[in-house]
Amino acid sequence: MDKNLLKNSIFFKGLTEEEADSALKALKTSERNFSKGERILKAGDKTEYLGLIAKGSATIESNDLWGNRTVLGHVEQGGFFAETYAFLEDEPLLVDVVANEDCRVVFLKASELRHVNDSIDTWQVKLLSNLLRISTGKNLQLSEKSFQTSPKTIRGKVMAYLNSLSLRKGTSRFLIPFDRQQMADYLNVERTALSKELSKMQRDGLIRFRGHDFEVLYKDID
Amino acid sequence: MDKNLLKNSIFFKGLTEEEADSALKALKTSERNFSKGERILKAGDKTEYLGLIAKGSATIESNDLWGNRTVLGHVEQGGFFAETYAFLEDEPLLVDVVANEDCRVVFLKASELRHVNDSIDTWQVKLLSNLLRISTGKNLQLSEKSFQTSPKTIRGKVMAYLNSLSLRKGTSRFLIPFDRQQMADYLNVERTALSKELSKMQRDGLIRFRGHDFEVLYKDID
DNA sequence: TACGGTATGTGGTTATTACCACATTTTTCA
DNA sequence: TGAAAAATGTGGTAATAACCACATACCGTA
Repeated sequence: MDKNLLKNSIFFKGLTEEEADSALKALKTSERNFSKGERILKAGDKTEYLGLIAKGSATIESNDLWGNRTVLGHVEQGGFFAETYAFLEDEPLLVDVVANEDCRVVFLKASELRHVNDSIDTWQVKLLSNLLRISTGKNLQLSEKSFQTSPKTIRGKVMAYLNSLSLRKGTSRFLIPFDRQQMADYLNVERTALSKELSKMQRDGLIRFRGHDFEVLYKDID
Repeated sequence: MDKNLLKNSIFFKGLTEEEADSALKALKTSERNFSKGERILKAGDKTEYLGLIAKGSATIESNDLWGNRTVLGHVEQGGFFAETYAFLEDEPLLVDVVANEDCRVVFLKASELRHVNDSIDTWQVKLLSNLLRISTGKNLQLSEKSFQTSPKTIRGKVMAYLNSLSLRKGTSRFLIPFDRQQMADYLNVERTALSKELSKMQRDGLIRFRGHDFEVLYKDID
């Protein structure tokens, strides 16, 4: 296993070599590969493990009994998932985690951090702090998603989504991590309706796109 | 100020008396009253303070330039808010926090917990752990909101919302924390359309309601 | 209890979206 | 490279929600 990847991750940030080694030992890390489309974690399960996407990417989604899918988010290489469930006791997953492409995933037994006792090590404190940073970061992402899905028209949602991405990437042209179906399921709209609206927005000169490649065309202000 | 309220809160859970006293001193707590409708925190601001609703309740919302409001959530007595922004550095608030009724709010300088150094106290570790519990809890709430707003019809959203509340409260009859406008802004629908759909659902025998008092009428399965 | 203000509900119309069937384009891989 | 499969786009129609105007109910308080 690639220990350096782990040691350079945001979860291990600030740990000394010695601390990192102690942590690695205690967290009983394991590794597994998943192929595209495979389910990494499934809703209803409980987990004590924090996941790290060592290679590839994954989507966080929920699939109800009637086949409706909701995409909650997307985890890229170097990103973590299931931190909420790994830390909280007895919380069954509300979501599936699905490999968006072939993936290598590292699992870390973060349940070790659930309880603090009197003789806590410095590496535990640092991991706790880093985990809090990961969790609050996810919070911002979920809030953002809320704002992107709150407009009442498809056009409004698309603009909120693309503006937000453009802002984060610092450029008006960028690749989105979703295909059309995933994008629709993320924005809570129907795929073909989304396709139609995207075409219309392109005709109206608001955006340009081809596949995952999008460009926001900012209008001059009068 | 009511120190006991604080000491009994989930943020101080597990601290000894001595630890709690040290913590209280370091966190520079302050207190302020807000009257109904008043804005406790405003989007764009930065804050180092974690908020505790000592009395009353508040809504977390966002108001855009065109007067569209999105309600992200609701904080009851004993609940915390702004933990994300207090812990993360330089993150401007994406939301407003608004008093839903007359409120007493305690502010805690949680930015003290941002950085871990070598000589960290046990109370700091415990607060960190508790803050992580608060943050992951918020995460679950935000995920839940996503599921409640993802259905494509108003009826679907209302059912998802009420079922979720019913499950959490463990009873089919309960009070919702929102008025109609807030409920509409939470579910991302238009108020009068929501009113119409609620009436229709009542006629269809799915629910009963009056004001904030709702009852879900579970149908027999054939 | 009467008043004004606020909250909630209803009717009607238009705009938007979901849904279905299918065309077209792109990707995969034998 | 060519065939099959997957992804994306388009047209048409019915369902649904937004929007506006206004009626009714509810609430605090003078």
